[in-house]
Amino acid sequence: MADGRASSAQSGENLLFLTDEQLRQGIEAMFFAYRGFTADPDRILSDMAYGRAHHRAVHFINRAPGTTVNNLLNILGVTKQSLNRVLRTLIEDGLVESKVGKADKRERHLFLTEEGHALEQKLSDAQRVRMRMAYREAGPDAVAGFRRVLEAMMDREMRNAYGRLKDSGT
Amino acid sequence: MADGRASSAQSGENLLFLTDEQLRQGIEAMFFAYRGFTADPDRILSDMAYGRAHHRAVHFINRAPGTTVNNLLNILGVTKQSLNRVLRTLIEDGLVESKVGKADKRERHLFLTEEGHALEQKLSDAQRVRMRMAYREAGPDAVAGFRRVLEAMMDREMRNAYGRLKDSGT
DNA sequence: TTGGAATGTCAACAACACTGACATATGCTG
DNA sequence: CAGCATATGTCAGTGTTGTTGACATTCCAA
Repeated sequence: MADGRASSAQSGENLLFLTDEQLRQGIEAMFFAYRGFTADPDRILSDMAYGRAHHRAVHFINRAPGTTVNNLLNILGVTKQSLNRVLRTLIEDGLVESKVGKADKRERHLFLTEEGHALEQKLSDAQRVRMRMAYREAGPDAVAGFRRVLEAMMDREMRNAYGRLKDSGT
Repeated sequence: MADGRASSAQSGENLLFLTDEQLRQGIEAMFFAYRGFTADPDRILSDMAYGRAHHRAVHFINRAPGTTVNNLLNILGVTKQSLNRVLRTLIEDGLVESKVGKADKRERHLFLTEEGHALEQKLSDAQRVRMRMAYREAGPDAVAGFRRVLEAMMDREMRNAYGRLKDSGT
């Protein structure tokens, strides 16, 4: 199983495809690529009092304005205490606004302020530059495959969340 | 630039391909997929005194037995203090062996013990299960594209490290 | 022999996650 | 209205992983 042969019975067409070696290369590619993926925003954030967690919060609030805390919690997959620490600083610093819900006053709806939008732009611009280069270098067919594999790699709930966001974006 | 149109001048063929919206979907796919990617090993590790950093160390020592601390440092992209804390516990617990170099006695060459191999197997088995399912679901062409985009997303040094590991694996 | 490289270690600190407990306000249901 | 559930916020404690900075040891090479 660890000697380079296929690690499970495969039909002939797959014997040369799903070897442990091929899978391990994919695993390592994910590891190295994710480092690159986060490197640029991380560099920007390290000059401020913010970190990757702030980036994620700002990204998804921008993506789904008016989202509730609970919804954000589900998307980010962290505890409310962890998210709250991040949201508190963002609200204190005037990047995020929290509005009491109209229908249900227990809920808080989150919005980016102008300043919050500015940060989001700065971070996502940096991340898009790399993404655009990678997409252009690899070509449209590769991008389609890239997306298909990533989707298949997600947990079910994350795939659902991803689908909802994808559909909401025009 | 944030209104959904392509964010940089593109030739016609790319106007429908590299919109900010498409790029953002790719960014979110990476985020959600990476969560799935690490979920299974993380679950296993949380039952021990180990974390993701231990997994990474064990993975690359297994991949390149006899690697030096410095080499591992470059691959993992962390400080020696951070790596050392992880290596120390792995050595203390008898999962990793550190051998003084023959040619250069300053160097330490790292190897997995039997117990270390057992943990590596357990972790990478879990990770491969998900990878294999994703690969199978997406198909060979998608996988090729997946790998091409990921490679294009890496920093140069990481792409080099990745290439060396890839070539070393038969 | 001296300088520098490789390694290891100590201390302090920060970011980010977790659990557990508790408070507050609100909504819903009987 | 009473009681329970939900949504949010907060406090305290803890763990993992990363960082800087400082310093010691060992050893190679000029």
